[in-house]
Amino acid sequence: MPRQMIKKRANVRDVAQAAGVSVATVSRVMNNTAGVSARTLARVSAAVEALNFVPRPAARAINSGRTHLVGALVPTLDHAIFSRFLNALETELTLHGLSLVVATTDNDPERELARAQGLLDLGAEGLIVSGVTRAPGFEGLRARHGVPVVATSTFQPDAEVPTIGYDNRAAARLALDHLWSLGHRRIAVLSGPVAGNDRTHARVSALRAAAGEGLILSEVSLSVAAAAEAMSDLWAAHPHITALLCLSDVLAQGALFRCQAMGVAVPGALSIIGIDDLPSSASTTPPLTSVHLPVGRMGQIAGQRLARWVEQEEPTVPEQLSAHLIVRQSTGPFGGV
Amino acid sequence: MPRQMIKKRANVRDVAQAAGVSVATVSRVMNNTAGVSARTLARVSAAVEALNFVPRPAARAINSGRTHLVGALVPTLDHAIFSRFLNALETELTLHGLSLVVATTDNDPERELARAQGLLDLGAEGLIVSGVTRAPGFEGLRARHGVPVVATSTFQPDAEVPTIGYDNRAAARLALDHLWSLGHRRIAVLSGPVAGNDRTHARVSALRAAAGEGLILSEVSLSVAAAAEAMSDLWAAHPHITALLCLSDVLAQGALFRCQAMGVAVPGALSIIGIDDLPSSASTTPPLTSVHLPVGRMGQIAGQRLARWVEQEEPTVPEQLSAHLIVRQSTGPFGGV
DNA sequence: GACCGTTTTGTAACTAGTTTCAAATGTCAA
DNA sequence: TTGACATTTGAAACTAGTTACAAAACGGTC
Repeated sequence: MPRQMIKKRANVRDVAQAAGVSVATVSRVMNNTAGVSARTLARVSAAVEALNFVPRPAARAINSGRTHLVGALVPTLDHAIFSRFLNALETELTLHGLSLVVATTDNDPERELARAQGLLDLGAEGLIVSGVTRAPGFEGLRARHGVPVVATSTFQPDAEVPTIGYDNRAAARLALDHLWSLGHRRIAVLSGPVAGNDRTHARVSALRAAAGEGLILSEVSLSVAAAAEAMSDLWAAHPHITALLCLSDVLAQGALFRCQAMGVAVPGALSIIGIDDLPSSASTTPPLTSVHLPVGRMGQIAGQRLARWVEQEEPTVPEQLSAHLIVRQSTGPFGGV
Repeated sequence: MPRQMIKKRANVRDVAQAAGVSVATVSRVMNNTAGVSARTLARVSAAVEALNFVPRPAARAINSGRTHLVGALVPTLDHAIFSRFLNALETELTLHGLSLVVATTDNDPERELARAQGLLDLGAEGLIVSGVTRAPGFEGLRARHGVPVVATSTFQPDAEVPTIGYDNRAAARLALDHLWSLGHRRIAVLSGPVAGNDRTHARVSALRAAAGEGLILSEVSLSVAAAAEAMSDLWAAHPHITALLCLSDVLAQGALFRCQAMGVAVPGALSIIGIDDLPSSASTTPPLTSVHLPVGRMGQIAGQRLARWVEQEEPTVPEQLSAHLIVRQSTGPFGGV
């Protein structure tokens, strides 16, 4: 059995030998460097073809020191808000010749740390994380590898890493102020899990600070079904509320669906407002009033900035994206129209 | 300025020199190979710490020949069905020590080919694709790199690559048969874009084959808003229809929302059925009847199989996952209850 | 044909790890 | 104290590319 059959894969030296040239010439051809004669080019190309030669990226990376990989650590992929963000991020990174490796953290800082370790061991040249709460040891890991990290979904200029996002406290306040301006005073709040999620925590604490202890706060898992159940419980326990503020559109939709089922008029008997502004929120009946979070733009900017940081080695600065209120028909004045 | 300040990063030889040992010993310590004395281990560890040494993954990959990367080519991340799939896939791959690189194709085979090229240039050890329609040149690229490819979202045992998924024709038939069994005969179909998407095409052609030319078919972009608009047009143009079959739950939700807004009773005046069974479909009012597609399980199995293929080099076989009907309240007998 | 400059090409030294095999060292019993 | 054996360690070869520099080869003039 000839050696070619035993040998797994051809390398530059095999090709060089087959083409009767030096390895340097093969390398030149593979990188289409100028200064290779047409004759040699043809001969090398033929050998490449014949031996089915494909350069190993690892061997290239060892010289260039580049892997062209960046890692994104997100709580989950199974939520419209993160998939929209990642879609924009991936599109932007591709423009800069970078590829996206995703890892999910389930909002667990320890798991995030482990996955970050994995991404760096794999050669990620930069990381994108959600929020600013890290497990102890994260910064040490980051420093050891000397990679840039950009945090998203929040804007905190004083944070250890540059943040690109919106002010979650302000977003929650926008929603609350809207309800207040309509005359609502007995407001319930529906929140996703706060544990391990500083964005949700910021929203809740902003509301606490503004509305005081009278706040009716209900924490449920981040799903339409859980929100629907919570809506039933809430309506039974607090029949006097006139508005519901949901910290995520997923929750707002769940609450709205249940109101439809229970025959609770929205916004006649209950105004509902969400945060996120998912695409589907514009089409529900009634369409949901929501605080728009520019996650697509956030993904784009984060990708752009991280790419520049990785490429030019110039650190980026925090950037605030503004959340804004989108008034639709799920909220109305206190007392009904 | 001492050399350490100029030199970017320490390597094994630097560490070996600092610890007064050979590079082989440093390598042993880094891979915690047995047979290193406690004294040497301590000295090397100290040097690693002092020089802030982190082994370059590329240099390791060059020896092992492994990158531990697999690529997934999906139409978009911005759709609940793909994010659920990828979430499960990522979780499963992590269990096998593999990382997931994602690339989006926008249902464009040429773009898919380009992105596949990028993933392989980057060192992906395997690919996961959606459907079985490839650009010409894909198989050549695959063969040149000699990587395993698994196709998902469809089951076609005769396809060039092993498929792990469900029968899209059968899924569409399940929905149609359900409507038929309820007595519906004047049925409209709402479909997402067919171009470049063989799964949607399979569903449409199954319905065409079963229902003949009388089929009222409307093709819209895959969004809740587009489906809502289409619902209005459809109701105006074909007031005699008694059921609407949507090829995706996203579309079914859009149609349902518009029916609520128009005061069309569901299922009293119009039965609506979807395909996908998104989590939120169980909570709408009324809850949506849908054909459940096991995309989470699909991601898990695809990850498992691809991991085994990459690791043990034993090809995998196609696997059919069954789609099944979930009857909820959005469909009812012809003529109303 | 010698000279000069440009274009090609090759040699060998890099990049940064792992691994093999032989040598050195250590431990214990006779 | 020596031999037998196990445990550690190191030199050098290996993985697979890129690249600096030197050397040919080539083209055109004098």
